[in-house]
Amino acid sequence: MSLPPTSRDVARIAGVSQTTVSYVLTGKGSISPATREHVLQVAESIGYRPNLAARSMRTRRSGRLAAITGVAIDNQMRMLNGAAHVANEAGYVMETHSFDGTVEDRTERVLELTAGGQYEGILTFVPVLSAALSNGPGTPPVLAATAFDDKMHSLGELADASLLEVFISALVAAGHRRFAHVAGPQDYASGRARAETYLACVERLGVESLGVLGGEWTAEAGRQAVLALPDDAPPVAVIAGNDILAVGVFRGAAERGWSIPDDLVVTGWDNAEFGAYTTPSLTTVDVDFEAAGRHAMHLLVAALRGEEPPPRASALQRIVWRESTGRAEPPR
Amino acid sequence: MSLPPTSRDVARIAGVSQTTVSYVLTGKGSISPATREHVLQVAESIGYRPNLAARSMRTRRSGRLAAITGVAIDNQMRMLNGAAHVANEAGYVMETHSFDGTVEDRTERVLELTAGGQYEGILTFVPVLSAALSNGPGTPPVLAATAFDDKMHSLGELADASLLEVFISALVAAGHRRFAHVAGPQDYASGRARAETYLACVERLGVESLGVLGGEWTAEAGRQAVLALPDDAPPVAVIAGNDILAVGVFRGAAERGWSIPDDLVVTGWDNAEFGAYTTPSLTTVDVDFEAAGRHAMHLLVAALRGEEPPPRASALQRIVWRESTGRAEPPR
DNA sequence: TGTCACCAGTGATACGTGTCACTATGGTTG
DNA sequence: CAACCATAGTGACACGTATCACTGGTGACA
Repeated sequence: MSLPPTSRDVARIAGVSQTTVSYVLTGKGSISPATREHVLQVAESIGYRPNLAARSMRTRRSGRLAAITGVAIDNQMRMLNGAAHVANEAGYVMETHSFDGTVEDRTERVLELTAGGQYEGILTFVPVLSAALSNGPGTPPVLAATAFDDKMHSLGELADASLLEVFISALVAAGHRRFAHVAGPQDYASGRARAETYLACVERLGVESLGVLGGEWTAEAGRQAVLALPDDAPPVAVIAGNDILAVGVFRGAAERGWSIPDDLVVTGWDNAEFGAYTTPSLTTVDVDFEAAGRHAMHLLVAALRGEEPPPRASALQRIVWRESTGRAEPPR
Repeated sequence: MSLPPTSRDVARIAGVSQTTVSYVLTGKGSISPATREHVLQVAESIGYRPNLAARSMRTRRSGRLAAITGVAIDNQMRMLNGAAHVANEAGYVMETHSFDGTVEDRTERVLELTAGGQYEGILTFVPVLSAALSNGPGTPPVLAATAFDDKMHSLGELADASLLEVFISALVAAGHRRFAHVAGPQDYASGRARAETYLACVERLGVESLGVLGGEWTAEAGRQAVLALPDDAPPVAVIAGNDILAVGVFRGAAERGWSIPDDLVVTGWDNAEFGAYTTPSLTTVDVDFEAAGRHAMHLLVAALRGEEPPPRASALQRIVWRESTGRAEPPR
């Protein structure tokens, strides 16, 4: 097992200097087409690939961006894909680091990443302390792509719960007077925003609320929430924090013999694939996670280039009316 | 904006040589406790962190492993987390690269990764051509955590479709005589293995088969498969390639007025969370993706250390009988 | 013909680290 | 006292690349 070929090997075989090889590969110097072609051919023939560590050391540019994510959340994959796409377009390689543990643990690991000198920018999709965002001398910028606390930097598109008002308004217009919210965890910005919007909205419209139930992003929490409703709850409109909670609501309703949408109407959030195929199909909010990921990475790239940040992407969210809300339609 | 401190800066301030700083940090030379303490304190005070690119260039060891993944597949996040955990335990940092495009594209990018000299090992969860696995001189090992073609290296736990025989046998024992398979894409090892096992099994048991339908991991494909069945198909047992296909089958059945499990019995695969909460709930195969990810990374780490690969993890898969198969139970 | 500009390519150097070979010092042993 | 050894630390160098400063050659133009 020999060592991988270097640019010097290419130079020696091609009969030119290592400098020439470097200029050919970076396309920077002035090199004649004939020489360029020849060098490229030699490089190809011996399977030469630049050593990126050496290149990075020399240029102080790694061409690499880091994306920080946490435990398994399906939607994050889509965001990551969107972000990776933009990064590639901008000439960067994006790598994903999955950090578990407490906020402090994650913050420490992000700091290690910034100081390691391997990344030109870092985008985090999970909460970190603001200490990780205040960049020291010579450290790469760290951008948080999710809102999580008032004290922390945020973008916030994904936590926007304004469409929940549209749900409730449309259902009220369709005659519904009694509501319940099956919420996600309140330490998630999105879960908290939806619960707060729900409470403000039922208050403002003066309709009855059976309270905020749930508290986890699980189907079982949705099921339990329905099982906990009083027997005379129907007809009631159940606003679920996301689609997996909603499918639990479906199950709970079936167990109690309640029909959807006659006894219960149900809304979800996220537009998970299965929601379009349940019976009844699930009214929900389509969230363009990929676009959100793209937008976040656009912000990071703009920051790296010192450009003006692109305008906030609009219409990341869109209501999809389906059978679980009966004939309730959006106001026209 | 000044440059980040180097080991020379630490040495200068501490009044020692750069060599001494290096020995302190790597713990290799013979350094007196007093000097060691002093150097560490200086390094801490000026916020020194080793430049990993330079270290990697010198040692030819990066301490980094790459995991290759594709588009959004929920289960991959779990596998990645399992793999990352094992990598960290073994003293490595695992980074995830998400590669889209054709198999050729992915293969090319994997080759770039191997040749870049930044990774000591690569684990891919998506199909690549065997060209990426045959490592050249000095390139890191590439391990495919999924079987996809006879010509390619494979692990294959996840592609194990033997439990599909249990499904069919149990359903035959319960009186079913007519079957259909709604398959996943055949360039996925798991999709192909399930289709092949299905065909072999109906052949062996001498039961009627309405064929292999589907071809994508989407709910719509499942729905279309049911819509394509002949009117006199029921009673029929539908073996779906995974849970999202199965939920499409549910929908298709509802649209045709077929009842589950009376007219159709349905099985899925993967034990997605929603499957336990649909009505009827979905019989499926629980797959321990996290354990699969751990096992795959164990294999890579063992290969890197030149150790014997660990024994194949057992019981990664387990059938979960639910309502969609009626009273069909496993043979005792 | 002399001068200037430009092209194609080269030599040398620096990036920050780890490690080999070496030195100075002090202590132990015969 | 001489010989030897372990300890603590240093100087020099190499890893592979990009880039600055430079050279020799060629053609254009006055």
